[in-house]
Amino acid sequence: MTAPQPEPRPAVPGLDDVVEIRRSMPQASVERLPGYLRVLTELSSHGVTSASSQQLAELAGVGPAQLRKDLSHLGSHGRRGVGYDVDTLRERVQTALGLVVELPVAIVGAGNLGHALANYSGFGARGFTVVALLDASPALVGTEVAGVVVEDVARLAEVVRDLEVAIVVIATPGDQAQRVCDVVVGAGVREILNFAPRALHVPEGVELRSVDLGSELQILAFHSRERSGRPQV
Amino acid sequence: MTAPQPEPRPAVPGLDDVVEIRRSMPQASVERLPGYLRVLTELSSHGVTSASSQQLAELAGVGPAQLRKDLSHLGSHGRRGVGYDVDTLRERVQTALGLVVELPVAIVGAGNLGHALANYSGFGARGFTVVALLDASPALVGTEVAGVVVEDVARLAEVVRDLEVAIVVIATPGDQAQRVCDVVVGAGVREILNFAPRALHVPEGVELRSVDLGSELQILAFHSRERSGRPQV
DNA sequence: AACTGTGAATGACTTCACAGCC
DNA sequence: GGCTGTGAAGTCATTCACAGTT
Repeated sequence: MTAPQPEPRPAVPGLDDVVEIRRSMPQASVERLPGYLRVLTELSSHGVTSASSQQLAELAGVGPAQLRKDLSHLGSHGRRGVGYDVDTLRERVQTALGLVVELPVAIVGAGNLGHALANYSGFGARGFTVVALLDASPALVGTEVAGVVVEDVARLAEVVRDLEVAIVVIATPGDQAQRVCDVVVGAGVREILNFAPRALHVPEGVELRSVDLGSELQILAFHSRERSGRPQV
Repeated sequence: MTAPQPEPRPAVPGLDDVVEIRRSMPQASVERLPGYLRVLTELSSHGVTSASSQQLAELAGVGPAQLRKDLSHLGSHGRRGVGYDVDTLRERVQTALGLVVELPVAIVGAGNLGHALANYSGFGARGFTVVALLDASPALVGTEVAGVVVEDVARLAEVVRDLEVAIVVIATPGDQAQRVCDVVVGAGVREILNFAPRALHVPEGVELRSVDLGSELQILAFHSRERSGRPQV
């Protein structure tokens, strides 16, 4: 569940390739930051002010060396011999993740999943606001879900621009996903989260993440079989 | 969203380490198989009988070389100069994923998400049957959702054993997830899909995959900021 | 001529192990 | 003594490029 595109991150064609200013973080590290943030927020809310990489790693479910290296990409924020200041680090990670302001999210597809996502309280608690919910079904358009009136998907581009949507969640049936995706990209959105069971194609520069519930179960099924079944053919 | 455990797959301590019998597939390849299966099923239903790695890869959103290498782990099934037989390959991938029989799935947590998952039609279509739905709330226990009566979560171990559940989906609030997980593992289940926003700990030999909606959005937010925001600090 | 299957090359990520600091 | 930050080593994954097959 990741960007499935075979885009081999193009080398920077900059003039001055001597000085590498882009101190970019490895994708794998980025994907662990939300986990660290969760742990730090939890500790903070319990009044814990300091923690070692050992402790944080245990809670986040990773190795201590990995956590330290991940955090080192954000700069030095721990104190040798002591550990990390929980609140300072939390704020640092939060900033790195761009969660200083609430980001407006639109959900396309108000079926089972879209409905559940709109009601999911975790969004608000984690820095996002669902500002729009859209669907193609006339029966749903106009109804209110989670405090938001469902709009016609035909108004998608308009809504995205008017509300300055930063991230679009696609929760439509598979056969409509690519069409919706194209409209969304056309409207200028560059962060898309796809729940439809299809591989979507996006132009370079657009970040796409896909989560497919069926696939997750199938991956588990593979391991289940690997154990009890015969060792392939 | 992957197994977050820092378990460094222990080297086989076998007596005869000369002959490596375990021709196991790389985890990364396993994670792409469901995508290939989806593409093959779709082509098959459209009456397409043959396809090249080029075509399949395009549809699956990966590179052709990667697809060929992934498939090579299942043995040779393509024909040089020609391509792959869609139906043969589909069956082969399906078998590798252990989808020869319908696998019984239990969902713990009948809130927004659990509800949506139970109603998600994709499960049945992909080789799984939701045989049980459990919740802690007395208001929900006894009600019927998606043709299944909601059971009390206290009966979890019992239900898992009686119905021979192969995979458990955890869709509870975060603070109950680890407790539920422990019970599930205790009941003998070795494949768990977690949607609760927590890092769960499982003993070796249990396969755990975690999907956290909030984290997915935060990862997108990181890239959003990377673009428009200042280049860190 | 077209296309697969795969060793070899490259690249990415993780873990180790230890110097440096508190 | 305890713990971070990080180069170096090790592991795993992707891509290349071509020999082999139809």
